[in-house]
Amino acid sequence: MNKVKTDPRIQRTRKLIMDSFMELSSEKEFKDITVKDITTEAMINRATFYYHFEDIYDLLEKILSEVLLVNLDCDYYQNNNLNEKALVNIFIAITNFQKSLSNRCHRGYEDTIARIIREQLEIIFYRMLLKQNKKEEDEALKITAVILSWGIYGASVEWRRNSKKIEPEEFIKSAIPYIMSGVDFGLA
Amino acid sequence: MNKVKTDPRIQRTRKLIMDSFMELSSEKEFKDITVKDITTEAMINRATFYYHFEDIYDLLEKILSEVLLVNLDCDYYQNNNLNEKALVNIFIAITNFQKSLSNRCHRGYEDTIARIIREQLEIIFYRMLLKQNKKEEDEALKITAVILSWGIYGASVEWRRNSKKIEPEEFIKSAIPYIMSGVDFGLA
DNA sequence: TTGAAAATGTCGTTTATACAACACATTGAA
DNA sequence: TTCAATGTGTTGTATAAACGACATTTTCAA
Repeated sequence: MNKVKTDPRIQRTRKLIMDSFMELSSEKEFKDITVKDITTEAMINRATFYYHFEDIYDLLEKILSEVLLVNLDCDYYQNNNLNEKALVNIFIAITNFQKSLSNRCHRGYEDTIARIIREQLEIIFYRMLLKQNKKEEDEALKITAVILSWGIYGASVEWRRNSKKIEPEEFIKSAIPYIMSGVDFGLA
Repeated sequence: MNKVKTDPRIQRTRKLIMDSFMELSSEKEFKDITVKDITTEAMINRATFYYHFEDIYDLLEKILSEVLLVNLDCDYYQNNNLNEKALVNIFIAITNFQKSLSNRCHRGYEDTIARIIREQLEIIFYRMLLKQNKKEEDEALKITAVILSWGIYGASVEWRRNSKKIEPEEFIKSAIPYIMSGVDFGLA
């Protein structure tokens, strides 16, 4: 998609930092991880960290976004319509993502993670809506994306709360008819 | 020993290059490995390779030296005398090293490898001899180191030629009395 | 044998990283 | 409280690495 030629040094260093953070995450909680810890693990200078990330929260955000995007298979959604199949896939991706997160220790940062997931969802929904609608309705599309992102994320929270008794696919499918008609309505 | 603070970038890059070379070595022969192959595998610029090594032979030499030195447990020999035990250990290290090499494909470069091993041996023997003798005999010590290095290396070749029927330890021990008296003689 | 493609080795310029030093905030124990 | 230790975020300077270009050399198929 993007013809970006990022400096290999940047790719390498970002990967080093992210991998080190993931490694540390599996050892201790987020609140106990310092920038020094990360840079020591990554064998880079501390100042270099700040060259790439604003602070440790910025790093967390970017890592989560990236991991989530991998789960969401970005390309797929950028080229497809927002239909039942897409919604189901997205929901499954989110629940998978949350399963993989629950292994790592991010206690106390659920809110941050929630916000990041929701923001990513919003972006994806908005893109898909833009593709199949006129640009004049821009504001309406944005709002629709917001509502959908909150809604779908909320559903994943509810699914977790129910101790994951039902499979994600089944869980979301039961609600989709209502969502879809809402979407149709919103887009006139 | 050395209080060297090498720039971490240098350590990283050297390791990247060496690891990439090792990786490629297990895939194809030395003669088919180009500098471009290595730098591509290491994800560094080709010019950077020449910043660290003169050419691909220089890399080979340094890698072999390093691997050999690890096998030889440098520190140990730098702090001990050249006695039967040391000679046996060194011989075992060499045969171990050669076993590990035979897995990788360095066909056609046995001569180079042989020279590198012998040169390393010479350095080690010379250091050990220096430690237990007067400096006035410098030239004599150098020559002794040369003879010992060729001799021990030759023994390892002979050991390989004999299809490795005997254990290295046993093999070298049978000859040590003659070597040691030779050493004693040489050092008056 | 020849000529095109690939590999080698070098150079100058730009950019990313190392490092030390700094002011400031937070923490925790005396 | 106070003070010492630890973490944060920034800055200036030195240096390693990226990159593109170049002249040679090597390779190898036509």
